Amino acid sequence: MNHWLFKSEPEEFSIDDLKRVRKEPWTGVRNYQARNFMRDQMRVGDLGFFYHSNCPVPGIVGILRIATPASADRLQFVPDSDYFDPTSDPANPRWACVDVAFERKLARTITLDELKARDDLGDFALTRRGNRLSILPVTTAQWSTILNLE
DNA sequence: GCCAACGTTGGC
DNA sequence: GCCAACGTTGGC
Repeated sequence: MNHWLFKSEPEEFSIDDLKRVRKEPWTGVRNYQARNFMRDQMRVGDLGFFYHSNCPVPGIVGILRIATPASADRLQFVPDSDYFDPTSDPANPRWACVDVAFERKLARTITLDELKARDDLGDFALTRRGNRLSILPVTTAQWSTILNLE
């Protein structure tokens, strides 16, 4: 099984939002590397951390599960959407997304500060300098180390 | 193919 | 709100 980390701004879509709707297409990814993770590497049943970014206390707040294989992100064809891409061809859509399902909230937020302070996570994509990816891979070792902090 | 300009991300 | 870092765009 592969593990992932999904960033979301809680003012846009929080772990509580996912808990309420149970399942949600992860639309709006407009970065090729992040898209490729969803399209090429994610498998139904993979687990991911739900990370709150751009907020007072950035950190990991919950766990989600990949619920569907990637399919076309419908928002790329919605002219009124912030994520509209007029250059995407409906016959060959550029952007894809998986559906994610709520798994559980963590008992507490594992903060970015805490993660940065650790020296046992190895090369962790989240704390790499200048990292801006909204979806990133987490190794099995990192996954269990982080979960043990809960 | 280079690279400057620009837009976005996201911590602070 | 600032700004460092980085991806993308487009002129050449």
